[in-house]
This record gives sequence, C-alpha cells and structure tokens, in this order.
Amino acid sequence: MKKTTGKAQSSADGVQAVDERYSIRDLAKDFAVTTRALRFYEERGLLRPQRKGQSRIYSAADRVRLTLILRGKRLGFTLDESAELIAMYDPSGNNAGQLQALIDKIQEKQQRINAQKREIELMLSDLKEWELRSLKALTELSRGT
Amino acid sequence: MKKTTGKAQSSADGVQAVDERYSIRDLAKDFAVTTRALRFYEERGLLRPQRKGQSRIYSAADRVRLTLILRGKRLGFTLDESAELIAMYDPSGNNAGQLQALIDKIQEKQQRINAQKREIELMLSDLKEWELRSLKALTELSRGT
DNA sequence: AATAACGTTTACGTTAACGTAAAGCTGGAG
DNA sequence: CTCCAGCTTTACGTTAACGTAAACGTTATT
Repeated sequence: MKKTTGKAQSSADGVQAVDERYSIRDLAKDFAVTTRALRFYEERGLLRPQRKGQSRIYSAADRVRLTLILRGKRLGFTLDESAELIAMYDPSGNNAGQLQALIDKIQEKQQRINAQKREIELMLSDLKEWELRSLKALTELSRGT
Repeated sequence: MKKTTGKAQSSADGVQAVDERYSIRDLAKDFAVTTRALRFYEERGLLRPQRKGQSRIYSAADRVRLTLILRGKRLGFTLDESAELIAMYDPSGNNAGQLQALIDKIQEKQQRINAQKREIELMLSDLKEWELRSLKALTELSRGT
C-alpha cells in the first residue's frame, strides 16, 4: 500500500479540520484536471495557493474555488467570467451590490441558455423533418417511382 | 433611391424564381455577417457560390446554406459539424445507399442534440441553484445575520 | 553520491473563427 | 481615358484555454 498523502492531522477539535493541505497532484487527481491547468488558473488569478518553499500547497478553500471554476466551465462561462463570479461570491467582498451583480449575471446566463434550448428544439424538429423526407425518398426509390 | 440589386428576372413561370443573384455585400447585410466570414465559409467548403468573372454570385440555395451555418453556430456547432449537416441536406447524392447513410447520420445527430438538450437542462438547474444560494446570502446579509 | 520522482519556471505550439491590413483587378459613371 | 467603389487574393494577427517540451530545483530512497 502506498501512502497517497491522505488526510491527516485532524486536531483535537471535533468539528472541522478545514486546513488539510493538498499537493498539486492531489488536486489534479481529485478534480480530473492537469497540473498545467491548475497553474494556469493561478496565473489567471483564480487560485492563490500557499507556498511551502517552492511548492504549492492547496487548502480546502482552494478546492471550493476550483469547484466553482469547473462548474463555471460546465456552464459555459469563460475563465474571466468565473473569476468575476468567484470574486463576487467570495466571503471577502460581502456587500449587497456585489451579490446583486452576481445574481444579475446568473440570470443573464439563464436567458442565454434558454435561448439555446429553444434553438435546439427548432433544430430537432428540422432534423425530424429531414428524416421524414429522406425516408419518403427512400421508399419511393425502392418502389421504382 | 438606390438600386440595391433587388430581386429581378422572374420568369413567365408563376411558381418560383429560385435563381435570384446576390452580391457578397447583399448576403453580408442580410445575414449580419462580414464578407470575411462569407469567404471564410467558402474556404472551409461550406459555401460554393458561382463566379461572374472574379466576383462571387450567391443564389437562394446559398442563402439556405448560410442559414444552416448560422443556426449551427447558434447551437454551438463547429463549422465542421455544420458542414456535415449541410452536406446531408444537399440534394446531390441520390441513391439508396446514400439515403440510408443520410438517415443514419440524421438520427445520430438527433441523439447528440438530445444529449445537448439534456446538458443544457442540467446547466439550467445548476444556475437556478446558484441563484437561490445568492439570493439567500443576499437576504441574510440585508437582515444583518 | 546517484537516481528516481515530483515540483517549478519559461516559453513556444495549438485550434477555431474570423479580424485586419495590404495591394492589386475591374466595371461603370463622368 | 480616368477614377473610384467594390471585389479579389494573400497573409499575418488575435483570443481562449490549456498542451507540450525544455531545463532545472528538491527530496527521499537506494
């Protein structure tokens, strides 16, 4: 058995450790991304892991951020957009204006995705129409019209 | 009044003209794309306008193709994917084998589009979740939690 | 000490879908 | 004929989000 840098040093406190440390490999593995991506996110200001000597040390908070980044990606946000969202959602800048802006952004995104959905439905009906036409042409052909 | 190359030469036939000619400017204007984009689509094999001397002459069929290209874009398809769809839509290859292949492709495409639709629905629920969380945070904040 | 196993920085490469010049034809108004 | 608007080709530039490779530092194990 290998020690894959498992969770450790739980304090006497029974609540939460909150300060587990993860290597860049750990994060990469856990989130199925490359280390290059992680460094890239940092370069773009989306992550700010501590350093122990030269190496990066990621915390639970960093994992949360990464989660948000990846969720943003799935939603079709650019990294800059995700950066914005994370900054807004961050427990640092906690005023109402920020949150309202965040909500606005999300709602805007919802509009866009709903539009996409409608278009996809249009596309589907188009495709069905083509299918019918093709099938008809096919049977007519086999019947020697 | 300027003559902006309007529709012309309707034949004695009362059904359809089908062969109106449009300049690259016309198409660009009508579809709100740049001429560069149109040439690019051609370069990528998505359009094949006739030539009158050096200049490109677009037909009604080309307009249909362009419509499909743009619809594909709105759906998030790459140009190559749109090219596939357009190739399928083309009334050129007309034997049974072709038709069957076409039908298969269409059905495959339907699967993919349905998958996209499901993804989009997932995204939407994700977004709603975010919205709820943000709204909650907002009200808690304004209440001075 | 040497080697392996990771980590780091630096920097050029890649794909998609055009943007943006640059420089040369060309048809038609004057 | 002249000139210009509008078309053409050629070709390098751009953005996003990493991939990939080079070259080097740091431990930990052998």
